[in-house]
This record gives sequence, structure tokens and C-alpha cells, in this order.
Amino acid sequence: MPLSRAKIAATAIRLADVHGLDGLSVRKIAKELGIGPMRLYDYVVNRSELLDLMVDAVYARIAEAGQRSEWRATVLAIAHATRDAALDHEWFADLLGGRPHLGPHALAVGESTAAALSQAPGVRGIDDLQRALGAINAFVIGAVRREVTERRTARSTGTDLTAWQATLGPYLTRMLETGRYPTVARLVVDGAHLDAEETFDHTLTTILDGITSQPRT
Amino acid sequence: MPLSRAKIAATAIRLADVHGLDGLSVRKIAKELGIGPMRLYDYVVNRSELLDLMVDAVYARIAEAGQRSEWRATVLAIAHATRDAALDHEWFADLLGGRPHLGPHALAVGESTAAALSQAPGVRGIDDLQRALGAINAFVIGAVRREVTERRTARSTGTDLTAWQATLGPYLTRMLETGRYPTVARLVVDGAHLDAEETFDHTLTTILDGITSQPRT
DNA sequence: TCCCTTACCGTACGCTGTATTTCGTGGATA
DNA sequence: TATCCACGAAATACAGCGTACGGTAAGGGA
Repeated sequence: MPLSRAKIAATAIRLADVHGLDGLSVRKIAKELGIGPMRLYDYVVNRSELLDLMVDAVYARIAEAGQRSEWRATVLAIAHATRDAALDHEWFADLLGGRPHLGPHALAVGESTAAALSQAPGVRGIDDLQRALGAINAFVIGAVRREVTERRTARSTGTDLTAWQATLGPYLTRMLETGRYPTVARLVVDGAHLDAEETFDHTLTTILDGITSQPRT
Repeated sequence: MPLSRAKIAATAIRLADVHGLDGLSVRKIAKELGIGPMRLYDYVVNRSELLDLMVDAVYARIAEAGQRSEWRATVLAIAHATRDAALDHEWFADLLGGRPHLGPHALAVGESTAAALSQAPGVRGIDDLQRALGAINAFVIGAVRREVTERRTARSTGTDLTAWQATLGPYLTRMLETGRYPTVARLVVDGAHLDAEETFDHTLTTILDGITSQPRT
């Protein structure tokens, strides 16, 4: 099997899944492929373009989820697929929103989302569409990032309470015991572990409701 | 003036403002301060902790904006202050949502936001509060990141249409001319340049409305 | 006066992305 | 068949990174 952009991207993705984005280097990808590091630059101009390649490969999977018959179902499907992708490939969350996503599959996802939103009842002109797209994109980006970071710290500190207290505790509990952050303290102590997917879906629905029932400003 | 964490953070922020996060290195900060690179590690354990320092310094400015008398005004003020901070310090947007923000000032901002939201009419229990906080945090993170990236690409490609077409055009216009992305094409061609701050405010208001008028799930 | 502790700094290592040079090999020509 | 060329791949080189470590200079106590 000859070398190709797709194969390079696949290998890079595999490595990034295991070692994270910081643990990903051109040299390691090359070694994994059994070639010299410079070979990669015959297929890619930059390390940055390599990341773009990886990102678009993930968007390819997201694009498969789109295109339901109903606009709302389409938007929800894409949002959930994006979230799922980021949970499978946490580095994807690091890149999300950090660069313009202009690969063919990213554009396809954008097209599906935009097309769906343009059929929503409250979206009347192109300005409304732009706003609606911006709103749901912003939420998805932020929510996914938040969830991934949360998951990472939970993993690194240990998931159970005692281990958590041993790691972040000394600092954080001391902070919370100052009494200067009562509400945060209440959230940390009493806060239940809400189902992440359900919360995601719920908030997204709320935003969609807000968009569709919006009187023109 | 002796060396201190605050002074280090201030210098690092100044450098990052000019050269971005990628152009920021321990060595450059040290050189700017006229000391050896290793001196910094007497005040900071990691490069990562240095970033935390910078982030919390920015949160200090954000915290000043909070604490209005009305809950909604407070949330809006904090959100706008966060956005303003990210526009002043674009690297802040790169870090936003990417790590847990546990510095004292970040906690203070979290406290103000949470306290405000807990007084919103639709927020009844701690679960509601957690959800509401998550929703507006997610939106702010995503929206700010989006806007900063947009601003960056606009700056790098040039702001006027012809320069833009010369840079991204060859690829993007070809893409759009395939006809596979009609809605995106319409957005790019006909899309007006909406006022970013106004859009931010508008969407945020929509989300707040959605939260406060939410029937319990 | 001598020693010890403490604070500080320069050097060094292994890594990064990438530009450039060298090398090995297959094919074409004399 | 012998020779040369061209071209693709690999090795080397360079500047910069975060940071571990060893040495040194300064100041206080015996």
C-alpha cells in the first residue's frame, strides 16, 4: 500500500488518540509509518496542514450523520455526531474553533447545518441564518471543549472523591474553605453528576427553541 | 523591583499579546526580564503553570466587571468582559475552555456568575444552576473562540475582498463553485458583516431567556 | 578564619519542525 | 556491456524549545 494523505492522516489520528496532540510529532508519525520524517513533506506542506487533514478526516465521519428529513433532527444529529467525535478523538476538541475548518468534509457539515437551519421557522433571511449558525456552532464548540477538559482532569485526578481530594484538594478545598466562593463550593459539594449527553441535548434544544421563536430584532 | 510571579505574568502577557502563544517561550520571557531562563522555575513549576498565571491575571480584570445588582446584568457584564479580554489578549481565547480555570480570580468570576444565575427565575435547584452555568459558559467559550479565529484569518488574508480572494480564493472559490455547498456559498457571498458584539449580546440574551423560562424537564 | 547553606545561573540533553545535502538505484544511451 | 543521468528517499544539519542538573558566588554562624 503506497503512501497517501489519507494513510498519513489515519496514522496521525491513531497516534493522537493515544498520546494526545502534544505527544504527536512529525517524526513519530514517520517512524510509525516506517519512513523518514521528510517523506511527509511530499504530501503536506506544514505540520499545520497535517492537522487540517486530521480534522477533515474526523469531519468525514460527522458528515455521515447529517441529512435527516427534518431540519431539527439534522441539526441535532450533527451536533451529537460532533460531540461523539470529540469524545472519541479528544485532540479534535483542542482544534475545534481554533482554526477555520475549510476541508471538503467540514464544508459539507457546514452546508448540512446551514441548509437545515435555513428551514427553521424563525429563520427568515440570511442574517438570521448567519446568527443561528453562529449560535449553535459556538455552543457546540464550547460545550464539547468543556466536556473534554472535564473528562481529562477527571481522568488525571482519579474519578473517585478521595483521589480527587488528594490531587486538587489541598489547593481547591483550601480555596473553597475561605468562604469567598460559596456558590461554587455548593456546586462542587452538592452538585450531582448530570448525564452529559442529556444535558448537551437539553441545552441545544433550548437554544434551537430560542432561535425559532425569535421575533425579529 | 524584585522578581515576582505577578511581574513574570505581566511580561509573559505582554509578549503573548504581540507574538501569540506560539511565539511565547520561557527563554524569551527570561530574556525580556534580563535573567536566565531557569530563574523562572523558582517561581513556577511548569510552563503550564505559567500559562495558568497569565490566565488568572486576565480573569482578574474580568472579575472587576461583575457584581451588578441585577442577576441578568451581572451575567451579561461578565460575558462581555470575557469577550473584551479575549479580543485584547487573543491567546486567552486559545486557552479558554482548554484547561480547568482554578485560579483565585477565575474562581471569583465563576462565583459571581453562579451566584447571579442562581437568582434567575427559572433556576430552581442546584441541577438547574449547573445546567445554566454550563450553557452560558459553553456559549461564551465557543463564541469567543470563533470570533478570535475569524479575526485572525481576516487579518492574515487581508480584510478587503480582493486580497481575501487572492489568499483563500483559489481553493475556496473552487470549492464553492462545485455547487456542492450552495448554502455556504450564499452565506459567503451575500452574508453581511454583522456587528459582532451585538450578535454576541443577542444570542446570549436568547439563551438566558431560554433558561429562565424553562419548564422543569 | 573557616565552613556551610542558600540562591542563583550557565550548560547540556533530548526533543521539536523543517531546509538542505547526500546517497542509492533504475533506466536510457553510447 | 559500460557509463552516465535523473530522480526518489534518506540522512544530516540547524535553530529553537522545555527543563534537569552541576557548579559557583554570596552571606551568615562557629
